[in-house]
Amino acid sequence: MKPVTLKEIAEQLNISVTTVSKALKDYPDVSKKTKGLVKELAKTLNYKPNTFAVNLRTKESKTIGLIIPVIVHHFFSNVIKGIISQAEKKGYLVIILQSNESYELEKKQIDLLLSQRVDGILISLANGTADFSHLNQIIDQEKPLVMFDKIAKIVKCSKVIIDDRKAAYLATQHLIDIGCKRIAHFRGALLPQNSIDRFLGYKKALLDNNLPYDPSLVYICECGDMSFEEGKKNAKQLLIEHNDVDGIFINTDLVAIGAMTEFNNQGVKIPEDISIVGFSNWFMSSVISPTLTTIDQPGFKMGKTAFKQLYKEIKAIKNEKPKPPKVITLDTALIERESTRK
Amino acid sequence: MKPVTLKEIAEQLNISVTTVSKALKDYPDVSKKTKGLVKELAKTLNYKPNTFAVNLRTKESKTIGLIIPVIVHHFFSNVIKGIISQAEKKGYLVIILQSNESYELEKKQIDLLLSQRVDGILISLANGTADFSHLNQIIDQEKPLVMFDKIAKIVKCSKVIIDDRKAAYLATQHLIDIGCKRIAHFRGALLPQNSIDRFLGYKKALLDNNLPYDPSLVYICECGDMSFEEGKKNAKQLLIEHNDVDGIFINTDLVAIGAMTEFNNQGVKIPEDISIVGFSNWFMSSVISPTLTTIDQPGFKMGKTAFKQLYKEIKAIKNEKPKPPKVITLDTALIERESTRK
DNA sequence: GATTTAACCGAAAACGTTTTCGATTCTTCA
DNA sequence: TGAAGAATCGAAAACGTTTTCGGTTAAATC
Repeated sequence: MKPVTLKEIAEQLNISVTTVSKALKDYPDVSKKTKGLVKELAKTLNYKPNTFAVNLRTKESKTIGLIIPVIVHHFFSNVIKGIISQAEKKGYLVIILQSNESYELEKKQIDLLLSQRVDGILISLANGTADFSHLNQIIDQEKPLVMFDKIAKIVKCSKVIIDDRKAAYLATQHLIDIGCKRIAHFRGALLPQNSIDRFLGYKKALLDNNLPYDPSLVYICECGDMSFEEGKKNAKQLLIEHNDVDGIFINTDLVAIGAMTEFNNQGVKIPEDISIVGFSNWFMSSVISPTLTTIDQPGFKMGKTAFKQLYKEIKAIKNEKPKPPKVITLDTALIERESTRK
Repeated sequence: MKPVTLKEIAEQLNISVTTVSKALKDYPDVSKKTKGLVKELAKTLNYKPNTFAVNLRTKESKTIGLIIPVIVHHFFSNVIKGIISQAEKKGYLVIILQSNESYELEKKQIDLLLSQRVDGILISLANGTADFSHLNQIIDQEKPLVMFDKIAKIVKCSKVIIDDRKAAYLATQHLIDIGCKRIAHFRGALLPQNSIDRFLGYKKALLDNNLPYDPSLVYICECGDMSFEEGKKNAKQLLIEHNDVDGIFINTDLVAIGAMTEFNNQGVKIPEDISIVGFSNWFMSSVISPTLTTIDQPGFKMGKTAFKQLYKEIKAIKNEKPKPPKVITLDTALIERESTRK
């Protein structure tokens, strides 16, 4: 059961491989008649071009790489869905790798993708990534690179993000608007830009409203696989250390849900005793009790947009007209639910 | 910035391409000295073998294809995670496609993967798949194929599943054990084997316990993107048509959660008025209120196992010792939670 | 010193495709 | 009728690697 090649079609029709190739690709210098014959035979023999050979010849694989910190994650799996849906439209395949929030793995995986010679790379950084030489390596090879969500400002490539700072400001302002006076923040890991920005948005909202910023009210969580547990842990800690807190802005919904679970267990009423705003709008947030106020983060759209940008850059480089990096900011919105409904 | 090739290394060292290639792959007929020189230069030049050429020569791509009905789905994203974690260990990359529960798309995607010449294919069938010629096409080409979760019994390939019938029996028996007398079932779509098996398990449990089987108590949902809504809709319908039902076994957690939401809205108490058992053990089920009794379905393990099996078959075919198909059944367990705690 | 053996290296073919460029045939028109 | 032009085709090189097999040199053996 050897796969059919151009050669076999050529031999059966007593013409050259060249002509067969050209006929199948509708070159103008092949007669209608031969084109017909070739295409017919190709169909009956179920000819499929050998991608390996095509890739070698054309130097492109119509494949892109995607590195993502975690897969089992409402936001990220929506991003994946957005990416592959868009990629499919353009005839691209997507190789997915999970960095597990590890810088070392991320580095290895980029090496892997580069040696695999994908046409471009999409990445959302691991929490642990502080050094960016592995990313610059991609750019040095003139391979398109687009970062999304968890980005590094310093790297010179296109980015698709939301305005985390503004969104966090909005979330915090909402807590203030409903009357919270002492607002805590469960922030993400220290390095990622988005958790920094969300923290800054929180802080700025406090100060703009003449509320004191108290660093001891800021709790850190890594937001890895253990997000839920971290939320519980931080909530427990908060109740011990600061029983006067009446609102919390939490870096991500899963952590918020962990915290809510702990509060429920301890009989702390939401939103009466403590109001909570999460981040990301996980589906779960709309079905738990009380439902969780949160910031909508458009994962599917972000994936789509990121691929579109990558695609443009792939085309641009192919035509030897590389484009300057572009930063695309998507809209977000506050979703008000029961956890802040006093 | 052309990528480095064997030829360039060869020229710089004044040796042949052959020797360079062999040196890098530690052939015994290359002297230690030249091996040293070659490897060193390869490293300083940052040589990466051109995968396109290697693939063409070796006829394998170290890449597998994965077709899955939906990505944004707790169970399936766990499967994906399992697959790529295991694939990475063996040096394989995974191309992921989403069939969107569409037979047509599934067919196209298989064509795509075959023409991409992946080394093997993993698939969980779409709800709409009733014809299997596209799957047999894979087998005819002697490409390893492993199905998981949503399988077709008739196709002669390896499968990784759980014992859906037994698990459903267990779930239903549990409802009976806690005293339910009139138990409804929200089943999945008509075609997929697993929803058939779960239905059969439900039915058998009823009959074994001398409870009448009433077809009007079986509601269908497609379990696609709208699972949650379908759960709500079916719950609403059930309340209208059968207000004597005191237990429901529901095909999947997301549908169950939709139903619970509807019951909550209508003031129907769970588990007092109606006890509910779901299926799959989505994370969500442990944080909603009341927490949902369900069947644990080991997605991560299923992914790992499916890849392992595929890998074995890839190796076997390579050594021209193809193995007969194997059906692997993974364990499940009933997770008792509040939705059945009377 | 001659012969065998081992150690080391390289030429060349092959994988299947794409594309350039030259060759051939067929039209067309003066 | 002859030449120019159009239409059609194919030879060959190229992409970068792997592997077979034969060749050369050096070491070992008698």
